Amino acid sequence: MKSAADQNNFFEAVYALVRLIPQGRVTNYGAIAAAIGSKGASRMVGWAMNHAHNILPEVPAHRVVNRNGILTGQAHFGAPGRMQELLEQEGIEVKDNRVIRFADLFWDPQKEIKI
DNA sequence: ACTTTGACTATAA
DNA sequence: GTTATAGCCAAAG
Repeated sequence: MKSAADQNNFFEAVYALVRLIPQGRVTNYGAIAAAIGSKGASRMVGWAMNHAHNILPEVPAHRVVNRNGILTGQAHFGAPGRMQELLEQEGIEVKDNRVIRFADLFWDPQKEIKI
């Protein structure tokens, strides 16, 4: 049996980390992958997010964008523009599928999870 | 067990 | 500045 915080699995590790992203902040796939110890597995983060739609607690995948600050996973949110809408509700300004002032809103997991 | 995929990233042109 | 190609890892088929 596995616990809720089963970080032994790649997916669970990604979910746990994404859930730690504070509201109004964003991060990129590479940072998450590196934070869980699998630097370079940025694609796997996105793959895990694809399953994240069916798991609980709900994973704020809308706070995860690519290194360019582009909402690459917008199409996976059920409807186009849904991800942008969620980000705007948190105070994040989005323009042309891109997060404005991404560098300022960027949340580094490695800096927060260590404590 | 092998091949293909995939919400990425980095480098080259 | 954009567009194309390669590299990368782990899971699904």
